[in-house]
Amino acid sequence: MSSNDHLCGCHGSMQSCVSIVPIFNHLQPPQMETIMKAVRTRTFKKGESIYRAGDFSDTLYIVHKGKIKTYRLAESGKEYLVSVLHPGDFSGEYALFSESIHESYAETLEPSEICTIQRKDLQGILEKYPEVALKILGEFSRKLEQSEKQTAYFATERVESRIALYLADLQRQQGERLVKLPMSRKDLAAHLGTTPETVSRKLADLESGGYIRQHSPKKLEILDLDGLLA
Amino acid sequence: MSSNDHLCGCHGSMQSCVSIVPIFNHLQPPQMETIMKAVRTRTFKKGESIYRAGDFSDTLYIVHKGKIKTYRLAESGKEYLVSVLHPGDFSGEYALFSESIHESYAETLEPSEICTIQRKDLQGILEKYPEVALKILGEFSRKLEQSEKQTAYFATERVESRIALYLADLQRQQGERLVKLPMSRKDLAAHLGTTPETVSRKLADLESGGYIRQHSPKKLEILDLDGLLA
DNA sequence: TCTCATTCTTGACTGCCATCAATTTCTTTT
DNA sequence: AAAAGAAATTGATGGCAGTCAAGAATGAGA
Repeated sequence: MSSNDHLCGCHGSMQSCVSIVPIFNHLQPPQMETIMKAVRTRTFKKGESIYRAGDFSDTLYIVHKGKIKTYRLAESGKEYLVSVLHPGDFSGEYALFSESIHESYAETLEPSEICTIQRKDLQGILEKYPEVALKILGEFSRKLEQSEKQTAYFATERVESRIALYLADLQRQQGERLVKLPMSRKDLAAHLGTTPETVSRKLADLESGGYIRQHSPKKLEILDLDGLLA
Repeated sequence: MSSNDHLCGCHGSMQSCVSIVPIFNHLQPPQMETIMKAVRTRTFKKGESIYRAGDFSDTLYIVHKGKIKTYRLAESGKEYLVSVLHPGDFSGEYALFSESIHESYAETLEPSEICTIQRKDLQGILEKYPEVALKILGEFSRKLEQSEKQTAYFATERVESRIALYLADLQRQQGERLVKLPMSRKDLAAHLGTTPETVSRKLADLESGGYIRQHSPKKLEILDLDGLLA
């Protein structure tokens, strides 16, 4: 644990995480102030671990700067990459209301700043500001829908379709023909339930089919979105 | 829609759904009374549709009696069975806080009674009783964890392991060596992302390996739980 | 800019599981 | 209880994708 803990004294020039998170950013400034008091900021180097499976879980983690990935490990050692979190995204949610042991791992993909709120502080916040609970409910239901859809893809689509659907989703998020993959082939494979080799091959197939163009391993151009999803 | 709508006047001999649902059953009787006023009960025959993908979604469905399945259909027509809901379980949650169009289907597996609450009524309840929101948050985080775990199984485990894990889970839920499968081979296959044929074969393999015993298609005996999960 | 480690791609082969088809077993109906 | 229909099993075959291995491309760091 070489990370750097300190109270967040960033009420001045520095922008607090609180104001960029969907679950808090609708609040009035004075309310935000209250929440900021419960927030601590930690900085991490690239590739550092934030939490691991088996760790006691009583903290909500909000990404302020950087990029973190959460993943699970099967007994076989095979990895499933759950998500890549960008600034404003949060994790650690489950344990806040029920279980208290992490089943997944979280580590930074880049140097990052993470804001944390302790469970007991969050519970106080929820009691004081019930509208935050409603925001979190909305966020949870979105994640649940997303997770269910992802599972459905695994159950019903073959690898090439899962890749195509992933690319289409990325395109939708980023809004440009030229999309930037936020992770390596290995991580992408771990997210889509396949192998780096197969990802390579299927991307090559999509390219020779005229659906995409690979400018570099992480820069892809979507040429035919409809064809991709057909 | 041949189902039978009526207001739930069941304050007497008949037990209301409200008192059996985890998200409400912690409330005091007078508060429950308030909620019951917003509840309607509908009865369905076996195999009847409750909602379909594309339907407008503004209702929470709580199973009172019977058994219902929720599923998604891929464009190919391939089905992913999301869940089988038993009395006390609920569905339709997503739309209550964000989206408003169903992406999945729900239909009864047996003659069933379903209690419904309209979105606007539920929102009133959440404002009046914030502790209900916290209950739902807990329920959501449990479902989210479960869904994530399920996805991880798809990504990292082969079919035989997924079946074994499913059986182990069933065993844990039912608490007896003799477990009752709540669905057909076809539905089980649709839940585990495989085919009825493969389910048959793998169950036969598990049986000849001495891990389980098949008394009838839906009655299985777990002989070696640890071996199953190894 | 050059170098080196890492990541990515391509090839050959294998195996798991889907598909199609034919019985057999179970369940439901009359 | 018998018969019809539905569900489950078993067999044969093929294809998708995983594994192992070698070579090419990328990009991070000096």
